[in-house]
Amino acid sequence: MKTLKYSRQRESIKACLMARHDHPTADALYTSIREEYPNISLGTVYRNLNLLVELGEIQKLTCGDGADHFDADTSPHYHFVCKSCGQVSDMRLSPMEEINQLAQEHAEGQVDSHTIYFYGTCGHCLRNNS
Amino acid sequence: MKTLKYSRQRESIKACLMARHDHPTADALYTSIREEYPNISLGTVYRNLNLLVELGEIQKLTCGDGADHFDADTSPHYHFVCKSCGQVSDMRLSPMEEINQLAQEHAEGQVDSHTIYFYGTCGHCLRNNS
DNA sequence: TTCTATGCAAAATATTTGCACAATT
DNA sequence: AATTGTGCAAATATTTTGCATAGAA
Repeated sequence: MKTLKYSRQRESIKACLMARHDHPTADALYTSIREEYPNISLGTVYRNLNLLVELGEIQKLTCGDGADHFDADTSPHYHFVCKSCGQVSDMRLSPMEEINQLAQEHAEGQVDSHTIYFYGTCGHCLRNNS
Repeated sequence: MKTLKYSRQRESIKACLMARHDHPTADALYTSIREEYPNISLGTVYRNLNLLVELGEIQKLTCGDGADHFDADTSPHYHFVCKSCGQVSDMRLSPMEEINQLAQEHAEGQVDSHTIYFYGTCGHCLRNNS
């Protein structure tokens, strides 16, 4: 059986993710963490992010821009993705648990969960661009 | 200005995608198409899939399993992803256009669209696995 | 001491792209 | 003839992994 041992790198990764309200990619987080731990490797960041996801302590977001993003908030909520700047942000929209049941009625299998991504242009880009 | 020229490879890619009910990855589609065009290259498949997405003739699905999937059905609909076998299938669930408005009320930017992925275990895996 | 975690580099995946040549208009 | 598309291979981008060593229990 495999036990979990403490590592300050893992603590730092989780602390850093909790402190940010954007939803950084592994590489963006790696850049942040190097300020405190200049020798940390990208592999370690990936390994710990995956571990934290498995432990249910953080969440992985796949919003379609190529790289996965990470979110320290594991409570059910939805995300907004700006098609102009790529920024990923939280939506203040109450979780619609009932749509799992709705989906279940039309499904042959077992529906456990769902994700929703909203796409559009963020306030900042609306003002500055086009 | 760039004009679009006919190519039988592109026709074959679109025809092949329309004929399938699963939602293949670029590589899976490449394997299918090689039966008819053994010399087609994976790069050509990617180039044409991206082109067809830009033209709005097909849709790209990013369901979180690493590779993008493609869907010839561009009408608004949702997808189910089996966490056991990875199969991606269409949901028979009427599109909830109203949730864009709902999201808009809580957003600082402009909300244009949304995607929903349901996750769980498909009927086939429920019967065979664990 | 006994595992687990790390750093590093190489490998594995997925996707894009430069270029010479082929196909379309 | 002019321009776009293709095949091939190399390049990118993202993520994973093998291995020797460092760190935790």
